[in-house]
Order: sequence, then C-alpha cells, then structure tokens
Amino acid sequence: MLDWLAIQRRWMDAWDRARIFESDPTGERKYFITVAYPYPNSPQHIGHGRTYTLADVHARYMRMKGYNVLFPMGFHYTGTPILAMSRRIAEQDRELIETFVNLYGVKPEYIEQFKDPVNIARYFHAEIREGMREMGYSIDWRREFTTIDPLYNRFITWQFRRLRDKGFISQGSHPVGWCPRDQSPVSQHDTLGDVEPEFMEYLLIKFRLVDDAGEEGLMLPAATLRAETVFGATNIWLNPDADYAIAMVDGERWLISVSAAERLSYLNRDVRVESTIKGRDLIGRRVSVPLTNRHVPILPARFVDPRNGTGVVMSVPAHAPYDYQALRDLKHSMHGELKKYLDSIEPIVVIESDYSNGGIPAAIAVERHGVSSQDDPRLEDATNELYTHEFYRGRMSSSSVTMGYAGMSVRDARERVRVDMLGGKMADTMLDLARPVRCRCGAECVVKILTDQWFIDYSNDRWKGLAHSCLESMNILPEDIREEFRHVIDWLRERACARRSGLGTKLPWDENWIIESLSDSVIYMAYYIIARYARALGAGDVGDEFFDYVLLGIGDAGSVAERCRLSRELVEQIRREFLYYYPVDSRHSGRDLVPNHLTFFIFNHVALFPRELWPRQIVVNGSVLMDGKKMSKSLGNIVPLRKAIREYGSDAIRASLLISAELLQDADFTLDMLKSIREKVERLYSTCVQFAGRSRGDGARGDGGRAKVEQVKKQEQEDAWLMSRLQHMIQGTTDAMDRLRVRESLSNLLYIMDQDMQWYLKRARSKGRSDDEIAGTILSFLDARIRMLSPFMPFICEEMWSILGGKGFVSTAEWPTVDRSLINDAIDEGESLIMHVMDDVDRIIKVTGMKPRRMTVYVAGRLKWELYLSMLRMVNAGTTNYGELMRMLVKGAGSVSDAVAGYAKSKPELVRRMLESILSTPPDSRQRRATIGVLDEAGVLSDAIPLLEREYGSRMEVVLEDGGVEMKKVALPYRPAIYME
RNA sequence: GCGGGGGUUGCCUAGCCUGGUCAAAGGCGCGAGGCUUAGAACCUCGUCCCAUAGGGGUUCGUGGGUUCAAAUCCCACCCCCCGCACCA
Repeated sequence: MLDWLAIQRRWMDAWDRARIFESDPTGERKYFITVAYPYPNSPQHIGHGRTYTLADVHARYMRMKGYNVLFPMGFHYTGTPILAMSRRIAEQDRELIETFVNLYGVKPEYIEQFKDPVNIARYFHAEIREGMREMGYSIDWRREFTTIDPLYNRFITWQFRRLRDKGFISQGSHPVGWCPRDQSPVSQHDTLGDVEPEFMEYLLIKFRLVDDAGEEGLMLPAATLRAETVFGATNIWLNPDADYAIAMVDGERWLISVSAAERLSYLNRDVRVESTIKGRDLIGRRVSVPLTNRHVPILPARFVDPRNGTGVVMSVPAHAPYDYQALRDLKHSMHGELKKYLDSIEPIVVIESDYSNGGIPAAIAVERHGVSSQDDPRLEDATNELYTHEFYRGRMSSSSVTMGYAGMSVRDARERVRVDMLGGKMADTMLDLARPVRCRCGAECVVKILTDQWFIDYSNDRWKGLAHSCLESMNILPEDIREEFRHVIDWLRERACARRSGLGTKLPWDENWIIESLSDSVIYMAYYIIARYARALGAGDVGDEFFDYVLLGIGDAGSVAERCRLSRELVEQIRREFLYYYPVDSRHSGRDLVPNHLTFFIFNHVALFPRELWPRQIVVNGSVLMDGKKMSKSLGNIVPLRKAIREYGSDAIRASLLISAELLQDADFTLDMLKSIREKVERLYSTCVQFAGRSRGDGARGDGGRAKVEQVKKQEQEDAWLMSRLQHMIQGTTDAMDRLRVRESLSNLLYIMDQDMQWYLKRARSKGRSDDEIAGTILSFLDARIRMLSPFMPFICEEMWSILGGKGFVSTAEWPTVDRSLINDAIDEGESLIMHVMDDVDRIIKVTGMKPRRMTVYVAGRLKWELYLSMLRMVNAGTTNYGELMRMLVKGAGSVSDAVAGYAKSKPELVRRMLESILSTPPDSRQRRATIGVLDEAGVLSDAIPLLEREYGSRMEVVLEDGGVEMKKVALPYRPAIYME
C-alpha cells in the first residue's frame, strides 16, 4: 500500500523549491491558460475540481510539448453574497454559523472576525489556495491577486472609462425584484425557495365612481391581463375585509389597496395617501365602465387579493370563472339591498369560441371542473383552460357590445384595446410580480424601478458583429457549444453593470455605484501580467495612461513613467511581458458560464483590444455528479475537496474527475472508480520498482526508448510488437490530448496500455524469459507511459519517474514523440493473428465443451495467399462486387497470374468466402495488409507455440496447408483452420 | 414561449460529423476459472438470445424513407436535460 499523501507532500515541496511553474518571458513559444477564478465564499468541493484539473492537465501537457506555459490564478472578491453572509453573522444567524463550523470546518473563534466580509473572503481564499496547491495545479503563484486590490481597482476603472469612451455604457431605468427591508435587489439566490422573481405588466382600467355620494373624480383602477374583456364587465370586485387607500397617484385620485399604494411608489409613481377605508364601505356604489360608459355596481369578493395588482378587480362573469363563481356565491348570501343589483346582472358574452356555442363560457368551464365555490382550487384549472382556449381560438363577438373590435381575434383585440385605452387615458399600467416572492430575510418582495441604472450596452450591433467575428476565429472545445455562443451574442441586451452594495470597484464617474461582479471579471486575464509587479507599481500614481500604454501601446513609455512616477524600464518591461503572453491561448470554465461570463469575455476583449490580442480558445466542461446524483446540500453529498484529498490523495481524485466523461458530459465521481484507478496505478508502481535498475549498462534511463531502439530490434517478436504498439498509443494519445479528449487519453494510458503490457508479459513469460531479458523493452514502455500519465497524476508519476532514474522532473520532461522506425505493420498483424487464433480456440472450446489434448493449426498456402492479395488489391481499388471481381480474376486482370486465375475459376466458393473476409476487415487494415504482402503465418504462430501450449495445456502443431492437406474448414490468409482432438 | 443539447447492449459512457471495421470500444457491476491455508487484491475468460467446431438470430427512443449496406444520412413523432440575466 502506497503512502500517497507522503508522495504528494514530497513532490509539492520539490516543485516549490525548484519553482518550475513560474513563467517568465523567454525565447520559447508561450501558452497562456486561464480558468475562471473562484469566488471565496465557501471551501471548494470535488465539483469545483474538475475545471481546474482540466486546465492544469492542459497546462502540463503544453509545458511538456515545449511551450512556455503561464497558468496563473486570482480570487474574485467582488459581489454581494459575501457581504450578505457577514451581515447574517453579525446578526448571529445560527444556521449560517453552524454551516461554517460544522460543514466548512471553520474554527469557532474565527466566526467573530467574519462580521467583516473581507475576512470571510480572505479565509476561504487561503483555504482554496491550499487546496489548489495540494491538487498539484501548476500555477505561477507570483501573479496571484484579489479583485479588491487597489491596483486592480485602478485597472477596472480604466476598463470602464474606456468602455464609456467607446459609447458602450448607457444609463436608464430598469425594473428589478426588490426587498423593501434589505433595500436591495433580489434574484433567485436571494429568495426563499430560490424562486426567480418574474414580472408581469397589468393594464389598469380606470372605472370612475359615478354616484352622488361625493368623491368626485375617484378612479377605481382594475388590474387585468385581459383588456379585451372590458366589454363584458358587469361589476367591480373589492375585498370587503381589505384596507383600501384613497390616494393621489400622479395627480389623479385613485382607490387602490393599501398594499398597491406602496407597490406603486416603488415603481416611481407619485403616491400620496389621503385616507384609508375598508372595502366593505364601498359595496353597492356604482362606477362607469370606460369605452361603453355603462354603470355597474361594486360588489364584495373574498378571492380578491389586496397584495396583488391594485386590489380592484373588474368582473367579467361570462369569461372569468372566478367572477362567475363569485356571483353565484353571492346570490346565496346576499343582503336585501344588494339583491336589486344581483338580479340585474347577466353575464355578457364578448368572445366567441367553442365555449360560447352552448351559452356562457365561464359557466361551461366551471361545470366541467366541478367547481363548488370561489375558494375551490379547481377554479385555477378552469381559468387556465378557458383563458388559453380563448386566447388562441377566440374571436371578438360580432354583436354591438364589442364596438369597433368585433370580429377581431382575441390576440389582436387585446393589444388594440390596450393601446386605445392607454391613448385615451382610460387606463394605466403597472408592473407587478407574477407570483409572490419572499426574500431570504422573510420580507415580501416588490418590483422596483431603479432609475439611473448603469448598463453595458451589449445590444450594440456593431459590437455584436465584432464579437461574432472573434468567436468564428476562435477554437471552441468542444465544438458543439459554438452554436450556443452564437445565440448568446445575438441575444444579449443591456446588462446592468453596477449595484448599490457589495465588495468591488467603485464606478469611476459615480461613486455611489459598485461595479458588478460579472462586469469586473471580463478582461482580468491581462491583469495577471501586471499583478506580478503590483508591489513595484504601488497603486498611488498608476493612472489610465499606464494601462493605455501597457495594454494598448498608446502613448510612450517615457512620459507614462514620468506621470506615474515609475521607472521607464519597468513600464517597458511590463509592456513587453504583456505582448509576450497576450492573447489568452485557452480559457477554461464550466458550461454554466457560457451565457454570461464567457460571452462577456469575448465582448469586452473585442471592445478594448486590437484583433491580434483577441482570445484564441475557449474550453467548456460539464459538471460533476456524485454517484450519479447531482451534488446538493439537501442530499448531503457535497464532498469538500481538501477532505477528499486527505482521504484519497490528489492523483486519484484528478484521474477520477476526468476519466468518466468527455468535456461536455457530466462526469460521474464514484469511489469505486477512484479505488480502481488507485489500485491500477499501484500495480504500475510496483512494476516500476520491479524493473528499476535492471536495464543493463545503457545509461539511457529517463531518456525514452530511443537509446534502446537497436537493442529492441534484435529481440523477440513480442518486443518489436510492444514497441510498435507504443508508437500507436503515443500517436493516439497525443491526438486525443490536442483536442482535450482527456477521457480517451486516460483510457489509453490506464487501460489499453495496461492490456498491451499484460499481453507482452504473457508472451515473454511463456518463453521463459527473465526480468533482465525483458527489462529493456518494459522500461522503454514505462518511460513513455509515465510521461504521458504525468499531466493527469503528477505526484505519483514524479515518484515513478525518479524510481526509474529519470532526469529532473517528469513535469518538465518532454512529451513522447512517435518513432516511425518502430512501427512494424507485419508484427502488428502477426500478433493480432495470434490473438485471433486464441479467440477462435476459446470459442470452439466453449461451444464443444471439449478439452483438447492436441491442436493442429493449418495456415494458408502460397496460392491462396496470391489469390488473397490479388483480391485485396482489387477491393482496395474499389471493386467490391463478387461477380465483377470474379470476372477480373478469371481473365487475369492486373497482375493476376495464370495460376491464380485458374485457381479462382476452380474454387468460386473460396473466392466468395475470401471476399467476405476482406470486406469485414477495416479499410485501413486492408491497406496495411496489401503493403505487407505475404505474412509468414507459420513463423508467427510457431513463435507463439509455447504460449498456446501453456494456455490450453495441449500439444500444438502448426502446419502449412498445401494441396495435399485440406480440412473440412478451409484455411484462409489471416484465418487459419484449427483442428482439435 | 425562445434557444441549446441529448435518448446506445445491467449501469455509466464511446461511436454518429467522414454509412460497411458494429453484437457495437472502455469502465463499473455481476458470474466462472486461476492464484491463495482462507479471504481481499490481482490475472484470464464470460456477461442480448440460440448453438457439442470457430456459426446463426434479434438489437442502438418510436415509426417511416434513402442505400447493395444505417447506431451512423433524411423526414415525422415521443421523451429527457440545461440556459433565459443583473447572480457568482
């Protein structure tokens, strides 16, 4: 059992001491990789590890390919959640404190300090950084920064001034979900039950109070989404128990619920409440219906919710099941003085559809759902059904009640009525929440219109054009996600880019605003180059001209240096370094950032930087499942990363995260898989120990297989085979890595190469070869395998590398390259022939159940081979039809000899079977076989006699089939006949 | 509603772009054998159905179509997942 943690610690320290991951400009080609920096409001869990591990594997691979790789990391303090947490701590929120102490392992004595949000950020920042180091991420830590560093603030204010100069910043009003208690916007994350606050816009139809009891000019604005039904209004509903206000709203006297008065004021309406009154006090009064000018009564209804809309509802009993039912209820319980009204109320049908043929649509819907009272939940279903039906199928009734709107579709009429009434001041509008939403603090949320809100104007067409152009020039991995990017670019509109609270950078021209977190994280990759010089730069005098020069080359170093009180050399050095590393070669993140951050990243780069500094590649990965299930607090299956590292070691976690799925798929993390990987690698480790030092007198250890080429070539068939296989593996794995197909790469390295080695050992052992005799081949194989595995499992690979005597670190060793001279097609085909024969033998044994004492393998003779190769050439040239092929053979087309022609003619059945066999051979294999020519099957199989005899415990003989020897099953090339007894 | 991505053999996941190598790779799980005092681990084999000679049959969401040939191409349908904003 290996001590994975000790190995991990050893190499972590060794890398640190040797500073191998620090990158500075050199003459070599650079490769600049960045990952979305973390938000330090909690410790990392396994799921976070995937993106970072993927980026690290990529960084390590490119480093081994000879690039000067820069892989830096920063920490994103910007935002409101940390602030909210610190507030909850200050309020002694038990639940949060328990989460910190029990789940996140924060020592209780630290909690006090968490009243300051920055301390929370710093705490988890340190925690996450340690986790990253333990995971072996090859990060250049000298460039670390946070987004509240003064120099970073300078950088962001520069970004915003430049965006504003270019006209990409706008200002306007903007509705948001709002918590009146917290005085701040709420989004899904801030609400109880994580409800997304959705808005809807009501039309407020103004009914004028018309009777003679004073209150002249009092309007009752009924909130509705169905303006076209106003013609069917028979009365107004008020909730008799609710509090209503008589208020001046923008100079007009309205009757609305007290709640509505408040909500209107958040919508920036001028609301002055004059008095309040109960709903019941107005029952029986009369109002005038706009457009039709009919007079209708005010009646009581319990279903009216004063917290929704205005608390005033227009009643359309013909088309609204609620209204219809409320009227029915009322008839049972009415008082004497209301009776006269009720008797006069008849539903007025104004929409014609399937529902109107039999009478009153609402009545039909109510019957159909078996509704019993206005409190019946089935009313909701009846309403939805009728509304939907009438909206799509209904037409305005042709009777005179619908006035000029007769015959229109409901869809059109609704819009026309709305426009006409708004134009005639008969109506108003009001934004409201579609469903009630509660803030985490418990308060009921409202819609608030923020005025003077600042936006980044992503709707700008010219800008979109540039973003598209950048996207098309970029490499997107996986390619499948490109289409989504295209749509996001088209869809983006203005985005609010500043908030009133939170950590971050103040908006330079209006310091009441903090730049929002998805807007201050779009070009920070450039800042990694500057962050390294943060101490030398200070923050005091670094102004826009510094960033103009360093990032855009505007101005000259001398005057910039002077104005910022810096040395000219420093300014020039930073500019050079920026030009060396920029643009970003690869940006990694989870796929959840595609519709926001990653697209903003593109937008902001094309806005600010010249084309040659636009990003080159984006890599997107899916998320991580735990035993097939989504990680969530409620399932309790969130595994903190550092805890997992302590238990299983980083290498195994890294490999487990990447082996279960290719990029875009969700990766399934399971302990079974992790253990299986760990055991597999422990075996690899013992193989290293077993063969280390056995390689005789070559001093070539750690120098790949090249020095042993000559030695290997003289050795046995299996040696040549393993070396040939190795070249294919190097080729395949390199191709996979270039496309970041990490699953395929790992599968090659962990499983396929393992199988190859097992086969090799079996072959060699059957011949009685000793460890010393096979060490040369094994060590060459191990050398390449460990190099290629090292980006995935760097710690254990360093350990194995050093055991095998490798020079330096495997982390900085060269990625193996294919040695074409070692690829041997005939040997490849020969070995697979042996495997084939064994497969066939297994099958025969399985079917017959016999235990052979003697086996004879007949291989095809010369004439069959000639025929086979002639046919192979024809097939490769495109002739796959039997008849045609036969004709060509018989007439001796191409280089077909007379002997072969005659043979083919006499054995049509053989030709047919051979063709079948050729057609079921992979095309590239057909090519290879044609190149190889006659394979010495007898020689190849004889070489494997020891193996076969041992495997089956029987005597074995290989016979070349001639005219004399023929079995009932005929031998074909690559398909020997087997006889057992 | 709008947009994106999917449905593969017990499970997870390749393959689909560039038809034939596909009864379909790999892993996990399960079963048998080897090794072992025993177990674990490891190694080998098996894991859709049938078959006493390496064979045959039926499969890749459903239904059609194109083709000598379709998991792969085309059409229709059913089902599932994800995003839709001021939030990191």
